[in-house]
Amino acid sequence: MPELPEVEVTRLSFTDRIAGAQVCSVTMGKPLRWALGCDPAALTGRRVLQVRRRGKYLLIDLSEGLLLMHLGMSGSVVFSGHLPAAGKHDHFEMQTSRGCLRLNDPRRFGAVVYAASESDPVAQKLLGRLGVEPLGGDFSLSAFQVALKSRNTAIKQVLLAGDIVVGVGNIYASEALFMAGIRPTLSACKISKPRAALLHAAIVRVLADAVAQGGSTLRDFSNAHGEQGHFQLQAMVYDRAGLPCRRCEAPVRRIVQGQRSTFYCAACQKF
DNA sequence: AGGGTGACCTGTCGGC
DNA sequence: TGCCGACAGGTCACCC
Repeated sequence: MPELPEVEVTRLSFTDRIAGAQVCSVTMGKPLRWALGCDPAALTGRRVLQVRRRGKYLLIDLSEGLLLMHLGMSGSVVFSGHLPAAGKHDHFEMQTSRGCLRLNDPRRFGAVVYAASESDPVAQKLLGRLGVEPLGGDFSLSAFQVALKSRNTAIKQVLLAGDIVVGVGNIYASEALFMAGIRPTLSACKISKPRAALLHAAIVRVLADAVAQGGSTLRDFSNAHGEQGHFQLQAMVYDRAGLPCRRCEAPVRRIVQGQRSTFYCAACQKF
């Protein structure tokens, strides 16, 4: 479920409430993608300072060290003063003085990893290769145009790779390419500078819109209050194979790139 | 180094 | 009803 907007919506929904809390206990369920990397009991007594985001990672700053949380494909977070007993897919739980933070992740592609600091090799292994933040001030158009020129791969897959710009996953890659009128199969290095400028703007707009809509809830995403997102209702092409394009009525096409579905309108996306 | 592929894991849905 | 394959929001280790 989680691309940048869902992760950001999650962060916004609990960072203010958990900030300042003291960790009472940490409990792990089944193994996630990576081990926590420390004794859960060692976290007891530390304070939660704030929750930041880098790409699709939540960074939970503690008074000493930090937790890097990734939601994988199916993860979601709840934070509440009163939660029912942990279920079979609850694999991380942190009791604090202000409530309980819980990660539910049926597929367990997600992870929670402890690092002593953001520059710690443990953290750098996960964060070190990430591209720029699309919603920060660092997402430079000219650098984006230059970076695309160095890649001889379909633009859809370049966006998903996340090493040029982070946070664009399978939904928003299709949506941004639609918005920019670019064929998802076009090699990144063949995109003209003006088209790349349209794509740059489309990425920012689609991600910001999605955050404003509370993210996309395809099956089960919800923020830390349990509220669902609504962006999926305004998706132009994602998950609309065979349905009429919302702009021109031509049927939306579905293709497979890198074993992932891509949706596009052949009439609206000709470049 | 960039690009392609399989792997990880569980649940759901459609077809027969 | 049951079984089976396809598919699902991500990313990494591994080949060439």
